[in-house]
Amino acid sequence: MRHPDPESDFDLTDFFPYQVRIYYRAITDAISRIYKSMFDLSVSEWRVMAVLSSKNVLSASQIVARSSMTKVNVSRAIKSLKAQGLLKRDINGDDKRFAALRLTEQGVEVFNTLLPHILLLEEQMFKGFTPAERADLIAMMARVRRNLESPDSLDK
Amino acid sequence: MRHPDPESDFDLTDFFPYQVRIYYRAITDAISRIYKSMFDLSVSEWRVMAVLSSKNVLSASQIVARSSMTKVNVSRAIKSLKAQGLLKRDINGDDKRFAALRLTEQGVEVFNTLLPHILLLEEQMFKGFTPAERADLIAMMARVRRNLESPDSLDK
DNA sequence: GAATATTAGTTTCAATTGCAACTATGTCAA
DNA sequence: TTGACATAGTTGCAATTGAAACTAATATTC
Repeated sequence: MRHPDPESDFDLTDFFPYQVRIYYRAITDAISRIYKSMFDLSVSEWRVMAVLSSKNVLSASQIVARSSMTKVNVSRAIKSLKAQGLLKRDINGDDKRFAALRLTEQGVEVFNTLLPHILLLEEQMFKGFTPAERADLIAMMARVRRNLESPDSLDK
Repeated sequence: MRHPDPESDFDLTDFFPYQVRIYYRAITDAISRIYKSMFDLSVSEWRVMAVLSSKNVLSASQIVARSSMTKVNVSRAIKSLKAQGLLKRDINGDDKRFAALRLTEQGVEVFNTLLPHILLLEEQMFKGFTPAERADLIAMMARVRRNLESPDSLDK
């Protein structure tokens, strides 16, 4: 007794946001397997390290702005990394509300150990892609995001 | 004092898996806003309903297989939907281990109320895309996934 | 047929995550 | 100068999530 409503022919696996979900999960699972297995780092911890790796000193807010994470998660990651000796926190002399955060030598070493593996995996994700195709994929993802962020698009 | 290691020029925001993350988050947040605000449904609940909408009766395992969720999350969503009167559970006569799950009339009504809104949003994500571009995006996401799922790609 | 293994699905336990509340510091207006 | 308000970041509480353990039913082996 199949429901006669044509909209009930909806198929979740053809539904774009669902497809994006499994795409994202596949990528995230592959990447996180690396830093989890090598150094038992969480996603948040990896991200904080990644942000700090290319900057000398940042405040927590600056990490928040650069990492697509909430201040809560950043704060927790900082706490954990500090406990692991991978990150150092000083007080900003100009304004005591701001932390001055940087990777320790050990933190830099961990990051530089992980990075080749992670960059290799990133390349393997694009096996069989031309540079143009790769750029197209990235550009199109950005376009979808812009459509979602522009108020016009959410008229109903 | 910038670290001299060229790999420390790593920029998280150019890192593909990170870009996928924010893309995924943007899409998921937009979609879940609909079913959350209209019917206070969780992602898992929506997915179970979506799977059941196009099938008459399924077991929990079949929902698991079609929804990219674990049996735990499916079980919890089923329990919750049942409590909300949106889903009915019977025992499968052939094998008592299997549930026979279906949407109630109310559940079908909720789904059919949500669906137009959700499909409209899906279309709006693709504003400005030609059909060919849309198909390309989906195909390329699938290719990345296949690269990750194929053992050859994960050589190191 | 009985013992054991496997399967379907639920529940428990622990970890993670997000919202709200909180503390410390700084800014601004009166 | 003082009090109200804002900001940076932390912590508490509750909800969510995932691994493991569990129960009930069925399949397999001897």
